[in-house]
Amino acid sequence: MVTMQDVAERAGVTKQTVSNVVTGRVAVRPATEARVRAAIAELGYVPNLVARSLATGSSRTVGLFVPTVSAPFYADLVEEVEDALEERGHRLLLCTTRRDGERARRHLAALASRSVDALLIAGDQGLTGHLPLLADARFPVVLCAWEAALPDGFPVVTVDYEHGGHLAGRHLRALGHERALVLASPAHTVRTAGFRRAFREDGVPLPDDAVRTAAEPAFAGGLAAALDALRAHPEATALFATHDVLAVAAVEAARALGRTVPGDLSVVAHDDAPAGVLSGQTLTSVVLPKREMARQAVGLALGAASGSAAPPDPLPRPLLPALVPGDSTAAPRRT
Amino acid sequence: MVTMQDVAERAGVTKQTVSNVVTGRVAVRPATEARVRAAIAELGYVPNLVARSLATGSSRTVGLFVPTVSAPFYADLVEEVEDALEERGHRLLLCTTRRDGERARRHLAALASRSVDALLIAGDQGLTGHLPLLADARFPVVLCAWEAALPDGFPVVTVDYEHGGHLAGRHLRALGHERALVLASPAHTVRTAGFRRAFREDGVPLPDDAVRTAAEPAFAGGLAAALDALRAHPEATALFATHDVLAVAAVEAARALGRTVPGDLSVVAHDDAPAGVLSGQTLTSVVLPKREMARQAVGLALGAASGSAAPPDPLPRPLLPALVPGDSTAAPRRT
DNA sequence: CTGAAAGCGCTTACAG
DNA sequence: CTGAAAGCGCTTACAG
Repeated sequence: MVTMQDVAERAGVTKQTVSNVVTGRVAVRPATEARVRAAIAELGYVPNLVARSLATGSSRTVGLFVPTVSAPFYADLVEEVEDALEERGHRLLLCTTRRDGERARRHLAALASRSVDALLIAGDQGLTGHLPLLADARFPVVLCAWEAALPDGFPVVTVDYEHGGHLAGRHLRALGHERALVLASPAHTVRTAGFRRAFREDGVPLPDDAVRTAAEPAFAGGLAAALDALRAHPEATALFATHDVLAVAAVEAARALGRTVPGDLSVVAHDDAPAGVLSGQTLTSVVLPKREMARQAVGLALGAASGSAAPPDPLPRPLLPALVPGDSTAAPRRT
Repeated sequence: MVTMQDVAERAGVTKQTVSNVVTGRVAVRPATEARVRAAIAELGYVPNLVARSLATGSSRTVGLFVPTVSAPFYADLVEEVEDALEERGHRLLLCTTRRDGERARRHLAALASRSVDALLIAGDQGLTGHLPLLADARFPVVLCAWEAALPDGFPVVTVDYEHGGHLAGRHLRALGHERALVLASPAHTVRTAGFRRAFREDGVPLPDDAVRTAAEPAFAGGLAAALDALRAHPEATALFATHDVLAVAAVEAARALGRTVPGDLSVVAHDDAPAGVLSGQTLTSVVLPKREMARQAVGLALGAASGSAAPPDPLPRPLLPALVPGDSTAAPRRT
C-alpha cells in the first residue's frame, strides 16, 4: 500500500504538504502542488480513509435503517439515499431491521463503533420503544418516512400524508364518485383523514363504517377486510387503499365478487404498486417524493454531522405526495 | 468518548491488558479480567473499530455490489448477505451498480479507501469489462449469482442453472405436457438448455423455434415475444419463462389471446415472482437457494480475507435450485 | 507557503 | 500473565 509518506518522498516535500494538496485545506504553491499531483498519479496513491477517520472523526459513511428492502417503496428509497450520499462523497452502511428492536440495537452498536457520520431511519415506527438509546448516540439521527408517533428531539423529513389522502379523495370526487370505501392499515390514520376531508368538503361525508382497518398490512388480512367492506356497502363505487398490498387485495376482492376494476369499482392505491399487479395495467396511486425525501434526509444528516448548518432551524417544509393516474380509476357507472 | 485507556485506569491495569481481554487473544488472570470487564461495563466502553482497523487492516465491513435492490431476487439476496455477515460480526456497505460500469468503478475506489475486508459481486455480468481493475484490488472479490461469462481468478458461488431449467422441464413433463415454449432472456441460455434436455430425454425434443428470446428482460419486450410465440405455436400447452418479469408477460399474453392459466397454458417461472402478480395466485417457479448462496459467498470472502481458509481449493459444489409448485401449472387439457 | 511534532485509539511483538 | 514501546496513516495547530 502506497502511503502519503511515499508520495512526499517522491515529490520531495513532507507529508503535511501532500495532505494539504489532497484536502485542499491549505493553499500550496502551484509548482509544488503540480509535483505532488504528479507523484500521486505515478504512485497510484489513494488516501486511506480509515486513518483519516481516526484523525478527524468522520468516516464518510452513513448508516440507514429500513424495515426491509423487499418492499418496493424501501427499495427505491435505499437507492435514492445511496445516490444522494454518493453526490457528497459518502457511502451507505445498510441495516435492515425487519422491525425487530433487538436487531436494531445490535446494528446501532455496530454503527457506533464504526464511527458513522450519521444514521437515517426510514419508516420504522415500531422502533420507538428503542429510541431512548438513540438520544445519546454520538452521531446525528434523522427520521424519514415517519407517518405517526414522531418522537421529538430528532430532525425529521416530513411528508404531508394528509394531503396524499386528500388528493386521492379529490381524484375520486372529480370523477364523480359519491360512495367510497377506505381499506386502511392501522398506522395510516392520517392518510385516511385526508381522504375523508375531501369528501366532507364536498358535502358528501363518508359514514364511519366506510373505513375498514385491516389487521396487518398483509394480503390475507386485506382481502378479508375488503370482502367485508364491499359486501356491507354494495353501493360503493370506489375504494382507497392506504397501502400497495391492500390495493392488490382490494382488486382481488372485487374480482371475487364479480366486479370489474375500474368498471364496477375504482381503486386508488398509496405508495408504489408492484409492477404487473394488474398484469399490464397500472394502479392509480398516491406516490411519495422519494428522491426529495432522500435528499432532504441526507442534507439534514450531513449538515448536523458537520455541525455547520444551523440546527434544523429553518425546518424544511413538508414534502407533498402526488397522485399518479393509472388504469384502476374511472367515472362511476351510471345507474 | 471513553477509550481503552480510561478503562485501564479504572481497572488499575494498562491498556494492553484491556486489549487482551477485549480481543481474547491472550489469556488474562480471571481476577484481572473481572476487574476489566467491570470497568468496561461501568464506563460503557465500546471499542473504536476505526482505530482497530488502522492497526489490523480489517474493518469488519464488506462491500456488496448488486445491479439494483428493486428486483425481488436481489432484495432477498441483500438481506441474506446482511444476515450471514452479521453472524460473523461484519456489516454491509451496499453499492448498487445499476449495471453502470462507471458507477461500479467509483464504488470500487470508495471501498478500497475504506479498507473493506472483501467485496461480493452479485449477478452483474455486464461489469466484466471493468473486471481487470478487480484483479488487483487489495481485498478478495467473490462472485455470486453469476450465470454466464465467468471470469477466472475469482472465487465464485456456483449455482447449477442447467439443473433449474431441467427441473422446470421435468415438472411439465410429469404433468403430461408435450409441446412447450420457452420465453428466454438472452443471458439465460443455460437455463434454456436444461429445459430442452428434459424434453429431449423423454423423446419429445423441442423444435428450435419453440425458444423465443426477448430482447430485454422488460415487460414490453417479453409481452411481444410471448404473443409471437403463442400465435406461432397454438398447440403448445406450456411455457417456461426464464425470468420472473417474463413470466408475468407470458401470463398477460395468454390472457390477451383468450387463454386461461393454467387451464389452457401452464406457466413455469424462474427466480421469484413478485407477490400478487396473479392477484392471489402464485406462479410455479424455479427458485434459487439464496440463503445458501449468501452464506457460501460470505464464507469464501471472509475466509480469503483472513488468509486462513486454504485458497478455494475444496471448491464448494454447485448449489441446486428447487421447483416450487404454484397455481400456474396443471395437466394439459385433453383434446 | 512549508516543515517538525503530537495525537487519533487501537494492536502487536517483546521483555520481564 | 502483565507492562513499556513502536507503529498503523492520516490531520491539525504551531512555528518558521
